[in-house]
Amino acid sequence: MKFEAVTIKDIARALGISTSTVSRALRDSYEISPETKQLVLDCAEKLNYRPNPIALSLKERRSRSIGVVVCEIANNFFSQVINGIESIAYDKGYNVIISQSRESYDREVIDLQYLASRSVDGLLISLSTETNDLTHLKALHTKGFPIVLFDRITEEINTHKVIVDNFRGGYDATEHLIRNGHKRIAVLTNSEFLSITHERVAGYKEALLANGQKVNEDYIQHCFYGGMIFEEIEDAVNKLFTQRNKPDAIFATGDKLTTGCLKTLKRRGLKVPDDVSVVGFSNTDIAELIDPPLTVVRQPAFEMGKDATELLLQLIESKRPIKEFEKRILTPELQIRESSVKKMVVAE
Amino acid sequence: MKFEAVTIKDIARALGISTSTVSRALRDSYEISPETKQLVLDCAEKLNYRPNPIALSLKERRSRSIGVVVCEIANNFFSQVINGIESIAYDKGYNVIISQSRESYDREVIDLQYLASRSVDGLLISLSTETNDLTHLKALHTKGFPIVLFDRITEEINTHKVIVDNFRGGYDATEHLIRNGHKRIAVLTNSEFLSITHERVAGYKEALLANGQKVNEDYIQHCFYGGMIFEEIEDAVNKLFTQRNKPDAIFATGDKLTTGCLKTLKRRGLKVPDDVSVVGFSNTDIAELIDPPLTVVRQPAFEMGKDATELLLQLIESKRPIKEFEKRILTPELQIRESSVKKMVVAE
DNA sequence: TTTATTTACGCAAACGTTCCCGATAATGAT
DNA sequence: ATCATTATCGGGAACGTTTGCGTAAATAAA
Repeated sequence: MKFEAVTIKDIARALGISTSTVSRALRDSYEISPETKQLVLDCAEKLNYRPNPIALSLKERRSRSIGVVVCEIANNFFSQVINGIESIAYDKGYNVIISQSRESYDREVIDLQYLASRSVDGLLISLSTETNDLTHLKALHTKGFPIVLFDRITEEINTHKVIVDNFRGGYDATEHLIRNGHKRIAVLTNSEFLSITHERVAGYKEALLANGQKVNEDYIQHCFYGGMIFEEIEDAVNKLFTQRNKPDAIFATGDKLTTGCLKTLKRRGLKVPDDVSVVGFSNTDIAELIDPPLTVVRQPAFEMGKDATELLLQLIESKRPIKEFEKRILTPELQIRESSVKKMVVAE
Repeated sequence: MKFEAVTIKDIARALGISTSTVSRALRDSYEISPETKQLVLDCAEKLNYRPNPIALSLKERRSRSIGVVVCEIANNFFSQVINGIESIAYDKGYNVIISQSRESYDREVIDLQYLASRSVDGLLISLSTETNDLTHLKALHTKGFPIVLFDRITEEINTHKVIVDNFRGGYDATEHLIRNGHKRIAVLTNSEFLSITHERVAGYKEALLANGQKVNEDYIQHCFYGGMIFEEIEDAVNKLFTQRNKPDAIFATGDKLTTGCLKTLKRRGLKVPDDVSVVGFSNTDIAELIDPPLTVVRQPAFEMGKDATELLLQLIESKRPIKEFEKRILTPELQIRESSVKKMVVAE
């Protein structure tokens, strides 16, 4: 099934004039007489003419579209980021093409290549949890391809970046747990390749040390697949609770990690917060509906998407190469609910 | 910032041969000698040649991309549908462009026009809750533009459709509530424009009648904006509970409606299921974590995305116009948890 | 009236590809 | 040695659009 579109030629033929005249008339060029313009406009309207963006892209060597690579969209944080991205892109007439890496390095490479070959004008990317080697990104970047990193970034690439103050998020979450009397705080986190892992865990460690607690490496559990595989989280949580000194609190540094952790605890029959407290990095909008209402570090996801897109479009539309890059650091918010506050402590 | 790509011309120039030879060599044409082919292939590899899909699109008058319009992606059901869509599209080399109507008719019209003008080869759409007038879709459809409707469909357009057995979903949910002793079951649903509203409410009504209960129109609350505005849900729920005969159960027919309903009940201090039971249409993956664990009608969302995409690609790639259309009806699953089962009833 | 300027339009190239149609040279058949 | 056939390649049009350049007619300036 093909579906024939009206072209500028059809208008030209119908009016017995040249295509260049039609083109200029449609673009409201000063070289075209008002009468001809009106004629063309009327005819275009009548034939329901729509400019062919593909032809335009070919001509202008730009597609007016940007690519987005995230691990998955079925994730509150990322879908909110995407909303932010779209809000800006939409206004500026850019199209957004979303790709999911599913936390796989291989898929990320393929996605990137696909997007670049689809002639997107720029790229917004949050790295997959598997990603360690960055040659695929560097290759594009050194060619002058506009890229903005967000959320899971890397310092190996010198470009605009938008992140949240992950250190602070980790610090605040941990300090909050400490203040509520927890002495054995574990952390459930992503692969060690990820910037967010380092930063959040660093905040966690610093909060421990600043409050006179020791860092126990056995309390730090990494999930290589970042929670894409439930069993991985389950194993990690189980490992925490088969130790001699079981944790009295868990700080989960990601959306999937948090929900996966809660599920595992529930299945093990552990009560939150009585047996173990939980604080999670999460942008779920039903934190208050969870049993118990979940204390979360919430990220300004929409804002992050907006900022990243603004920076990217700035990169794309700049005439001369940009050499000075910006790193925007947004502030996360600790939303305290019951999952991190033991009943007795509440009554202090 | 522009970024210069290697073209077929560059290869031709480097090798001192014509572009047609290069093109044919790359396509492994029989007319090209093995030596030349190897030369071209090596050169393409060396220069890191990537075919320009835009040029190809212009030539072949197809973009190898499909458009998807949903109300929003930050919704478990739709993000799962999209995963299904991508799984098929990816395999077949199609690109997926996602647009969000945000339940707005105006945005849906704009999105549609945008996608069509972006030269997508076909369209997958689930109608917005505001959509009543279908001229925008019909216009495209009568032009021969391949469209597949899913989830929120309309009978006004004769094409492939993929839905869930919404009647059955509504029936099963309601019957389950009745079996658990509920006598005053209310339903919180979307706008009356939506097919899913009719079907689910019809199932609800039928279950009532089949079990000797009367349909009370005061128990049927429509949310015009489908839950995009929390206050709307809040109002609807409040309206239910300011009646003389307060409901003892609520059946919410959508994801947002369900969570919004739960939030409102919680804020009103109503206990689920003791004060009121709840069953929701939802694809959330944390139904078990909600307080209380939520009974849901779960839809095979991934499957729906896959099926719809298969049908669309079939439409797109068919040589001759298709006149016989299919309507696939998938089966929803009632997952029973505690939110719909009163404690006493449990002990039966 | 002649020349210079403006107005209003058309021609054709270009963007990167594919592919139809030749064209040349080498091979085979006679 | 002549003709038909094959193998291998190039020229150029086409997809839909924009745009630099050219040019005819109309107007203004001399």
